Amino acid sequence: MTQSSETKARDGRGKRRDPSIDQAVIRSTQRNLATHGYHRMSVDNIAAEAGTTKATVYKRWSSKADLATAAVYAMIEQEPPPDTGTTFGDLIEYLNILRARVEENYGMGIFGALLAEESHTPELIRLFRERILQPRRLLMRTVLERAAAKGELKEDVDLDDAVGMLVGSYYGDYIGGLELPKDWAERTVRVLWSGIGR
Amino acid sequence: MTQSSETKARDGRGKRRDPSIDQAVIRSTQRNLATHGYHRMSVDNIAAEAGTTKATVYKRWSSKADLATAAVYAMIEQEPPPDTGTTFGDLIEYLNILRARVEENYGMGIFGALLAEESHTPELIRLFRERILQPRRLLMRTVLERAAAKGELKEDVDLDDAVGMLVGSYYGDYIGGLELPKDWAERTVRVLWSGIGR
Amino acid sequence: MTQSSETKARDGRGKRRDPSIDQAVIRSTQRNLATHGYHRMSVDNIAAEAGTTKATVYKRWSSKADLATAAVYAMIEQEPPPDTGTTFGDLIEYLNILRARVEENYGMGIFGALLAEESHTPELIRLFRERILQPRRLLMRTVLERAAAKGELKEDVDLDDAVGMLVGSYYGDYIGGLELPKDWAERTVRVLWSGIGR
Amino acid sequence: MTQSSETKARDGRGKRRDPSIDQAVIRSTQRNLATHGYHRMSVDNIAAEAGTTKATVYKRWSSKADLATAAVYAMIEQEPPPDTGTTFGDLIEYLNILRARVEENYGMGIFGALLAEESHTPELIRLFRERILQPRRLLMRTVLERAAAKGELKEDVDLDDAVGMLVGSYYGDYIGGLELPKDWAERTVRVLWSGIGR
DNA sequence: CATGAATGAGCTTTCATTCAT
DNA sequence: AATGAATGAAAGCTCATTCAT
Repeated sequence: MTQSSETKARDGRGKRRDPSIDQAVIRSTQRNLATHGYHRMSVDNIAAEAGTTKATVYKRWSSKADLATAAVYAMIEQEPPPDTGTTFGDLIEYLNILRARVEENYGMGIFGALLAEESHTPELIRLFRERILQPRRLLMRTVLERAAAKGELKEDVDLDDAVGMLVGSYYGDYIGGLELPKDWAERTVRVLWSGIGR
Repeated sequence: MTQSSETKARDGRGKRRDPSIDQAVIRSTQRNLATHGYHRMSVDNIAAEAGTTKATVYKRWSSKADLATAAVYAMIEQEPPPDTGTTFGDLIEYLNILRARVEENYGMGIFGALLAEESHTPELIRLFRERILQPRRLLMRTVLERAAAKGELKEDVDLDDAVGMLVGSYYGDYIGGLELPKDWAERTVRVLWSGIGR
Repeated sequence: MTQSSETKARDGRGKRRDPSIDQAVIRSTQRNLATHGYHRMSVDNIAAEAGTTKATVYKRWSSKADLATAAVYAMIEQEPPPDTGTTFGDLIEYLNILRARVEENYGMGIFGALLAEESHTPELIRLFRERILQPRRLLMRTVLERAAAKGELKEDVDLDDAVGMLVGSYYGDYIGGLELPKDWAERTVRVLWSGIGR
Repeated sequence: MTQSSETKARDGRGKRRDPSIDQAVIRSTQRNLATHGYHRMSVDNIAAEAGTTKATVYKRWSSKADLATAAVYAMIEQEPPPDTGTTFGDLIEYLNILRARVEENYGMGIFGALLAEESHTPELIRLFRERILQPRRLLMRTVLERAAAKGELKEDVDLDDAVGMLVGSYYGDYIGGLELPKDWAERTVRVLWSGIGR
């Protein structure tokens, strides 16, 4: 798929490919994807922003779609599971991490871009789910599994349901355009933990 | 902003504009917005799909952005609060309605389109939140308020937090690309109601 | 295939399409095809030469290939069979006409362009043969058929073989880059008529 | 014009250039010229096909035009005159050879390419005529001269006229897109030999 | 009012050619 | 000498928007 320097064999002959260009281009692509969307982002702009030219970009990635794919592919999130000592604390910690990750990555602009592009380039959103969203869920699930193993959870709770409510709570609020308070994570975990019914 | 038929069609002088064209164009715009995204949707296609021409569209809406805005504006969701007899039932019912509304409106494609367009035309997503997302939350909140009045809820529960978890649960699962089971709404409500902690 | 004004239905509504543009574009295309070849000819240049813009050209012909096809299609040659009174004279007359036609149509540049493009857009040369080359052969054959009917020809002569030698003689000399003398047609016919063997 | 190995490889100092590359590049160029035309053939493709790189090609030929020129230059046809015992037989034999040469060299694609390129790089077609077409005519003329010396031909026949009809017959049929029968050469020679008039 | 034509700007992609190793 | 990278200049095509009928 991608043919960037990572996959291109080099044996010392010829001019070296400047690896900083790869990075700069990928970053610029991510930013453009998030802030302008796939269609509005132009290879020309990306190249200029990365200090190179269109043709050079095309030398490394075969098409605009390939470039975007590489940009999404490079987004992988690898986070160690939080370990604060208590399940409650871990859940809060990770919700805050999730929130920080989203905010430092141009909000959900990229997701919007990919969603809007789904009918035309479905590969993009598939990759995004695989590289970003699934790992996030998995991490949260890991925390809950540890809690279950320690007997802290109710017997019949489906962990994935619970994960869905925690991360979904964030995405839902984001989509709704809500401003989250400082203690949002804590309040959210508390609600889920104790339930709302009397 | 918009100068569509709503503002113009009121005065009775001169040849009336065909209101069916207005409707057809708006609908086509909504569909194109959802399935192709803002940038990929072309005024030409929309006009053709609505059985008219570009210039006619421009006579009614001053620009592509104006047209899109009108399309989003026309999306308002007005649903009576569910009334199944029990709070539990009402919550499930409304989650299922929410799910149905999303599914029958081209998934969340339109949201993606607007999100991707946020930096360029922020008005669009603002409107969408106001006309679609806020009413959904409000409805869910109404149900919870009734329950609180009947004393069915814990004292210290913040209703908006709870609303966020219920609707967010759906959006989060959608974003994650999950296939939801038939009894998804029921399970979700049950988890929130009782909590997960022992 | 072509969607130029010839095939587009008009019912009086809307702005009239300027028909002179069609003509100017087609002519410019023929000239560019002949002098620069298919690949080197650019829609931009053609449009400019015809006093219009690329987009207008694309409104009338859906692609560069479609435009080239239309240009070739418009080349049809319709010539009445010559009638000088004698078969000998008719043959000479038509060879001279053939020569004139080629010379006034940018030599064989167009044929070269189409031949070079054969692997990529075979339709073009097919059309050229059908609209230009076959009619030429047919006309020459008509002359020979009249001669045969009058009993002027040897019994066993295959008329198509003879046609091939006459028109081929011109094409072959052209390809070879020869400068043809004034009396070329006469000499050619004479050789074919009497043969070379003693 | 060309600075290919023919002019450079003679001095014995320094590291020798690999002559097999020269050959491979020239051959690939000929093939690309014939099948894709001058403009569509890319130096990159040619280099790749020859197992080397663009820059290496540019080291040997100063430009694309220079390369193409060298490729045409290398095309010379050197055929001994046929010798079947009879003039009739020799003519037939050589027509069949001509036909075979054309067919085994990608038809007349290369001629089309050069013709299409005439206005831009006239040198190419000039060379082609000199190296390929003239030798073919000359060979045919040689056969006819022998016949004339043996007194087999009519007194007043211009040999070049006759040559033009024989080779032109082939080119003309090719251009016209005709499928030639097995005995085409024989029939053609017979017509020319005896003439068509009674 | 409604229609169809015209256009200017922009975008993706390709390629001959030059550089640096 | 040979390789691979970098680049500037097109070219095909699309589209929002404006005109003319």
